[in-house]
Amino acid sequence: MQHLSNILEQCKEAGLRRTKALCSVLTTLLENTSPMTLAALAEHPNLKALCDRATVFRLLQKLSDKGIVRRLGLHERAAYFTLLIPGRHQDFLICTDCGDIRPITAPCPVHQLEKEIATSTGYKNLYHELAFFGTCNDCS
Amino acid sequence: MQHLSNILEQCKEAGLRRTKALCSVLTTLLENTSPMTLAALAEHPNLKALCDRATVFRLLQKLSDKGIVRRLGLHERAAYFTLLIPGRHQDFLICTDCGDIRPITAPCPVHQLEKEIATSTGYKNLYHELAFFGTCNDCS
DNA sequence: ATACCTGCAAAGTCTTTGCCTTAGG
DNA sequence: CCTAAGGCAAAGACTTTGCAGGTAT
Repeated sequence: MQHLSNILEQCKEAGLRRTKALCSVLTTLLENTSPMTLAALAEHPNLKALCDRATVFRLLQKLSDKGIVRRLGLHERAAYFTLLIPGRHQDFLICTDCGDIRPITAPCPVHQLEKEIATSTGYKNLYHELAFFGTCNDCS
Repeated sequence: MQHLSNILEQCKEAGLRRTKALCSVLTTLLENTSPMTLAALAEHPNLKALCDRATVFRLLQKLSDKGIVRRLGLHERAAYFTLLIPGRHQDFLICTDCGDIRPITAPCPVHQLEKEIATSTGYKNLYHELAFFGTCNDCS
């Protein structure tokens, strides 16, 4: 968990208090390389007995506002959340049948385009969300 | 409306009956180059008085199953729908403040990667969803 | 004629908020 | 102390479904 203290530091700078719930949310997100839903987080053994789902929700909201986690759409009804860590994969391969989500290890080819869009459109704080969908081997 | 008859033909082959609601849903999607939510479709003048939201919902469901429209996540709570027309843009630039969605005209740089993923993972029927997020000029 | 389509209304799923209590700094 | 955080419960937002009656083929 080399990163936890760094992230807690970020949180502190962002004005968040160091509560048990915050620490547990962060460690749980850190343990899971795939993004998690609010429900998955709230029901995780780390958090289940520790705090209410509303608390997790409000934490995720603040963490998103501060740029510490990112909220993803990923084509499902529920939102997914993942830590914004430099070097962590941001693109995903998703099975349209079983819903399995796995990060993609290949280098992402859209950063160049992202820069071009930033300059040509004037949009600020650009980032992207890229997901591939298909039927995985188990499902086909 | 050069495409409408083609799409209706596709629908016929897929076993859908040619109802007023179906025709209006298709023409409305054809008129809008940006994806639309279920709510936006159901409340569009073309459809508002013509049929119920549940009907639009069920049509979109069938059309998605048949591969005639695609359901998109796009980071919002509501799902977005767009016609699957060869040559139509599939990537988007979205303002995180006002929610404006615009198709991107630049050639998409991920098709090559998509093929590589298909061969290296064995996933079938691969497609992707790519969206850029940022703050548009009006909002910044 | 018959299988599919529709409207209406109700139920489901996931998110969001209000209010009052608890606790971090 | 003072203000942010948390628990509980209720309200919202959007989607999905059951059923009875209508309609395309």
